[in-house]
Amino acid sequence: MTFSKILTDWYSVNKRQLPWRQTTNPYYIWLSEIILQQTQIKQGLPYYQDFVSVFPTVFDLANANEAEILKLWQGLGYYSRARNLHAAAKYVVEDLNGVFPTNYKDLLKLKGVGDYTASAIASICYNEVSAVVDGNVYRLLSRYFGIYTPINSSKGAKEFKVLAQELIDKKDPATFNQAVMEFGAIQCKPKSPDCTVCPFNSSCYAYGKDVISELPVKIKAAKVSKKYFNFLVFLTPSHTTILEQRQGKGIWQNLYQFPLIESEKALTSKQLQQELEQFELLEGKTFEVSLYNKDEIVHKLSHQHLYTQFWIVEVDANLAGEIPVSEVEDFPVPILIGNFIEDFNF
DNA sequence: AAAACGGGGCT
DNA sequence: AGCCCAGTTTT
Repeated sequence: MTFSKILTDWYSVNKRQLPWRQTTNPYYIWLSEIILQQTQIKQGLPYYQDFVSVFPTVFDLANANEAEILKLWQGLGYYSRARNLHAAAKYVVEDLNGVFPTNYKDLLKLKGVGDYTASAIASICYNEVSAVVDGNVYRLLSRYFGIYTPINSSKGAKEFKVLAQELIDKKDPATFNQAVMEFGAIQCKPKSPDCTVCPFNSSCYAYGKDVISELPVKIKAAKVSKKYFNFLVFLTPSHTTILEQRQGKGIWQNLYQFPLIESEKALTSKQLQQELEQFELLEGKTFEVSLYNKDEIVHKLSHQHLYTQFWIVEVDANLAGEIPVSEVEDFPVPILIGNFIEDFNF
């Protein structure tokens, strides 16, 4: 049996029932693929359902406000995906008359659609023979063929793409692509796969040499940095507070947060007090500060750890740009802020 | 080529 | 603590 045949036979028996497997409508496939980038199905599924429900067509998505889309995306992370989703929807509606590109090359022109996603959409929706290479594919192929090229190197990306393109079922690329990913997710798992029941075990390099845990090879990521975040939760007599939109380049772009003071290390009440003396917003006003969380909240991102303190700042007057506390929950915020809002319950 | 970009889950 | 996830974009 061919590699492809073994895989698709396994798939026909073991595949999960998922909503995006009931359609070949490119809007839904695209939506699911963007949501599932660097995201496990369990985490992405409820977001997919929400998006389909709130934005049933690409026109609905294109006509939405970015804040509305970010709010629905809240908690999923990698927020550039949501911003690019909106930009791509507008492009499809305004430049393509609402019709999605129908091939790999043109799909690549959509913001947020790279090699993997273009191949996924092109194969699933249009039966184009374009192999997907995601984390699952890297794992299966590196183990089965014994390939030690780092998967997160440009050499590795090319090598695995070529190999996958050789293996793909030219008659049914859609099924092959979904099968190889499902196989990686369920059978050829990262940790402790049960190779005794694997249909490839008689010819798998890694199983034969007992090097499953060594593959795939990955170049180590740089160490995570530490940052100290002090969020200022203002409260006025008229039950208002301040939220500001994050600008610029870094994390959480275009999301909202309480005014932030970043520091080299954890601030004491006295130090924060001093910082607030120079705060424009508070000029000539009386205020009182208290620390909300005694222990620092450590918010862990893939490349930095945020040591966070929330400071309650009670002010005796109104503030420029204030919003009613009842409206706080309407804004898209990082989950770190969202968890505080839920806990604090204004 | 390397770094940046989230948050959840598992070991 | 370290690794992984239906990756892409920016530097």
